[in-house]
Amino acid sequence: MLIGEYFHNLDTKGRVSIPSKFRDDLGGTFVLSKGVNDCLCAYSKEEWESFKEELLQLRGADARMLRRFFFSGATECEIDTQGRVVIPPLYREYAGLGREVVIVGVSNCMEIWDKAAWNKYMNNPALESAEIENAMERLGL
Amino acid sequence: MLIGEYFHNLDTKGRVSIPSKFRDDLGGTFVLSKGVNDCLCAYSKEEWESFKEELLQLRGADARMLRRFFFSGATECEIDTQGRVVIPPLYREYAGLGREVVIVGVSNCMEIWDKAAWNKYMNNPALESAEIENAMERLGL
DNA sequence: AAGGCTATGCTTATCGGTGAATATTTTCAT
DNA sequence: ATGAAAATATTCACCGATAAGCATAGCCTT
Repeated sequence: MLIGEYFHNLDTKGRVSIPSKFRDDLGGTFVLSKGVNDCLCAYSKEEWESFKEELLQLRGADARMLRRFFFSGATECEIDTQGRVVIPPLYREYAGLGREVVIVGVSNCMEIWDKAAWNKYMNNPALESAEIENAMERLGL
Repeated sequence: MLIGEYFHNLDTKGRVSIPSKFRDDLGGTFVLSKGVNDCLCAYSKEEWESFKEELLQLRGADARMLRRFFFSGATECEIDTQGRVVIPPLYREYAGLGREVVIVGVSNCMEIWDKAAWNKYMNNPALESAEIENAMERLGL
């Protein structure tokens, strides 16, 4: 299961180490796609297939838009022998990645954020501790 | 059932022994997450799985944020052959753990507190027995 | 063909995680 | 109370993950 928050650095060639705990779940090659909220989203091949199926079952104008967004915005990546992947320039740019990035596990996918963008996102008032406690109560934790 | 209060020490590598009475309930691997009052909160796999299912079924704009919050804020831990777990640096820092920690059972989860923080919390006026009595009355206990 | 660019791989240093060994304390049964 | 066994604390040595810099090979351009 992909969970946790890891702070890594891009090297000068735009490569980043994948947290070792994520490598088994992602597999040697995975699908990198543009995510919602200016982040990148990496799916194992299996997870990508099921995401794809969901997308293909949708109907209507919105569905066409989403398919264009996600299918055109995805690429296959390979983890090298040292556990790194190259983040293609287009994707670095899309997510505004600087040198410092945050890699987070969100259960079925792994997201890559620029560190500053992630911190900003997580400071959202909807994540105040009162709200969190409400959510936990609703969800039975 | 997880109940009781135990005083343990982190070793120099940031590991702590899990009270032997908790090991059966937690299982060999459990999920450690950031708790609400500067403490860490450990759930058995079963507890966490059911929480995860609830979380994945949420829909709407906040759902994505809550998933990111809860999944990124948790990590899987494994109890070693000597009954210890590593508390990752990020988590030690979050809960302000020094060498002396307190491990408390709260029925469905196990919490880890810095000893000083725990003592301070337990000296809270809201925990005077008169206040406890009032709270119980309000809740019809 | 020469120079430079890019992608990829290799090397080293550092740090944190892991496992073993041993010491100390606590618990429990006798 | 006493001894045995279990639990916890402490230390050391080793292994693996990550960061950073350098080296090499292939390719493009001129």
